[in-house]
Amino acid sequence: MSEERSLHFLEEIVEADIAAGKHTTIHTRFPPEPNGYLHIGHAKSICLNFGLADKYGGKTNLRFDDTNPVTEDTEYVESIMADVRWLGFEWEELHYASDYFDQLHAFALELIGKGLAYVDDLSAEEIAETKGTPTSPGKASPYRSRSVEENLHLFQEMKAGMYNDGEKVLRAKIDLASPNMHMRDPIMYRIRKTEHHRTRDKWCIYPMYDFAHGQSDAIENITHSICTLEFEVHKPLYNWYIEQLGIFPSRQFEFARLNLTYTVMSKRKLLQLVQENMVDGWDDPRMPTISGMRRRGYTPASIRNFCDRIGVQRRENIIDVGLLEFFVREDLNKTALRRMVVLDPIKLIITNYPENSSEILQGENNPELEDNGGYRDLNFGRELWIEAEDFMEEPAKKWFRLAPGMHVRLKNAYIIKCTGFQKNGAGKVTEVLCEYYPESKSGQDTSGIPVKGTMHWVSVADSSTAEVRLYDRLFQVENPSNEDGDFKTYINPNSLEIIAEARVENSLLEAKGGQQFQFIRKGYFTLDNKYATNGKLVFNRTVTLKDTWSKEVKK
RNA sequence: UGCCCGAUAGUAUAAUGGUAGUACGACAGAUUUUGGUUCUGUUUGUCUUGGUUCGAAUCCAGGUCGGGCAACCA
Repeated sequence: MSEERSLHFLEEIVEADIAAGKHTTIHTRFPPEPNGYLHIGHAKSICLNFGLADKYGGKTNLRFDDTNPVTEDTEYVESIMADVRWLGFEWEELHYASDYFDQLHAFALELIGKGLAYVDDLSAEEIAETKGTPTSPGKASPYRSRSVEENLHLFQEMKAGMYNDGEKVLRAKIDLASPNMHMRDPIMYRIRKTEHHRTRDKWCIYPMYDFAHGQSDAIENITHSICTLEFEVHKPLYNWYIEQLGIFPSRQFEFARLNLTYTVMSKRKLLQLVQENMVDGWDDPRMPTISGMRRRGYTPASIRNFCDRIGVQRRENIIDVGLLEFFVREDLNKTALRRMVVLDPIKLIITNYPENSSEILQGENNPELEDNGGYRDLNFGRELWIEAEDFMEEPAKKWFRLAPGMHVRLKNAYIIKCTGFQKNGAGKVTEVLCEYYPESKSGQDTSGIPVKGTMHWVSVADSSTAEVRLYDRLFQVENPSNEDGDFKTYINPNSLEIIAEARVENSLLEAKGGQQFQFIRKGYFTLDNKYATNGKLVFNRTVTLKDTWSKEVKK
C-alpha cells in the first residue's frame, strides 16, 4: 500500500543516530507558545514531530513554551490541545515550561556560581547600544565584573520583587565580540510583574526563550529538538547552556517554515486581522488557522496528506494553496454525501407534467462508495428550482445546458426539452418552460434521446432555504507579505459572499455540524458550527469542484 | 557591509558520483446521469563560471540571487 519514499533529511539524521547507537529510540516535542491559535504552519511541525517519533517507535511531548506571561493565556492552551487532537495526534507527556521555573532558577544560580552569569543594571536601550552591531563588537557593561556573591544577592533581590520591570536583568557572560549576536551576553531572566496564566504571582522574574527551551528539552530527554530556520542562529547558545550545565544533550535541528500562496502565516499578522475585524475571529473559515480550516470543512486527513506531500527541507518555499485544495477534494470526494442545492434559483416549469402531482425519486448518496452509499428520497414535481446560470437564451459554443430547443437531463430524474422562457421588465429571465419525457426516467430510460448535460434541481413544493457562505482566497496577491506597504491593503474584498436564500433539498434539514457534503456540481460544503441554529441552516463552502467549463468560457 | 543558511520544470519534492523521476498545475483525448470522479497522453527543469573525475544536480573554488541574525518576543 505505502509507496516507496526516500528519506527526508531529518529521517536520515535519526537513522544515522540510531545506527551509531546514540539513541535506541527518539523523543521529540511540539512546543507552541500559548499566545495564539495554531495554523497550517504549525500543522507541518506537528506532523513532522509526531510522524518522526511514530516512524521510529519514539514518543512526542506537547510542551507549552509559556515563559512570557504578558502574551499568554489559557484560552490558547485549550485551543492548541483541541487542534492537535483534531489533527489526529496524541502526545506522550504534557508539559509546560512554567513547570520548570524552579529548576531553571536553580540552573541560573549554578551559572552565577560558576561566574558565567551576572546581574546587569543597564536599561534595555543601553544594552542594545552596547551590544554593538553585526559588524562591530559590543562593549562590556560596567556591571559585568560583579562578584559571584553580589550577583547571587542581587538576583535574589530580583526574585524577591525588590525591583521594577526593566531595572535589572540576569545576563550570561559569554562573548561580547562574537559574530553571533545571540552570544553577546544574552539575557537569561527579566523582571515581569505580571500574573502568569499558571504560576499566578509566584514569580516576578521569567526566563527568556533561550534560557528555557534547551533546558526544557534536556529535562524531558528530548533527543531531536526540531524547530524552524530562524532559530538556527540560536543553536550555539542552545548548546552553550546545555554544555555549561552538563545536562542531557538534546540537539536542535531546523527546517524551513511553510508558506502558502494567497495568505499570511505570521501570528502577528493573523492577530491583526482578528483585532481589526477584517475576519470573523481566529476561526474564520478564510483563516489559515487549524480552527478556521476545521470550520471551513477541511478534514484532518487532507491536512496530514498535504503535510506529508510537501515534505521537509531547509530551503525557503511558498506552496500553491491549490495543492492543499487538491488533497481536500481527494478526501472529500470519497466521503462527502451528494446533495442538490440551488444557489441562485430560477423557476423551471414542466408544462406537460400533471398539475398538483408529485413523485418520489432516488438519489445516490455517493457514487464513489460501494452500493452508491445508499439512496435518499428526492421529491419531484411540476415546478422546480434550477440554477440561473444553467440557462442561456442564446447558447454559447459547447454549451451543454438549457437553451431554447435543447435537451438536458435532470439529475436522478427525467430528460427535458426547453420550450420557452419568461422575462421580467428588466429583461431578466424569471422562468424557464420545458416538457419532459416520461419514458426517460432515471435508471429506466427507454427514450434513446442523447443528452450532453445533466443539471441539479430541487422541488419548489418540497425544498427549504439555507444560507450559504462562499469563500474565496483572503488576499488578491500570491505573497502579501512580500508586497510593498501594509499587507492588509491586498485583502480580497470579495473573499466572502453570503447567499441568504439558497434552495436545498429537504434531506439537508437533518445535516449536523461538521458533516461534509458535496452539493452536486457546486463544491464541497459543511454545516457551520458557529452560525447554524435549529431553525436556520448555514453552510460553508470548503472548496469548489474542479471546473473545466469556466476555463472554457475564459478562452 | 560581518556571521550563518539556501538555490532542480509554474509550485513543491526525488535522484546520496552512473538513464534528471514523482505529485500538483497547464494542455489534449477517452469514459461519465456531477463540464465532478476515473483513465491515457503531452508539456516545461539542475542559478552561473571554472575545477576534480571515464562520468557532476551531487564534490571543490569564485560569482550571482534569495533568506536569517543587532526584542528585557518565541
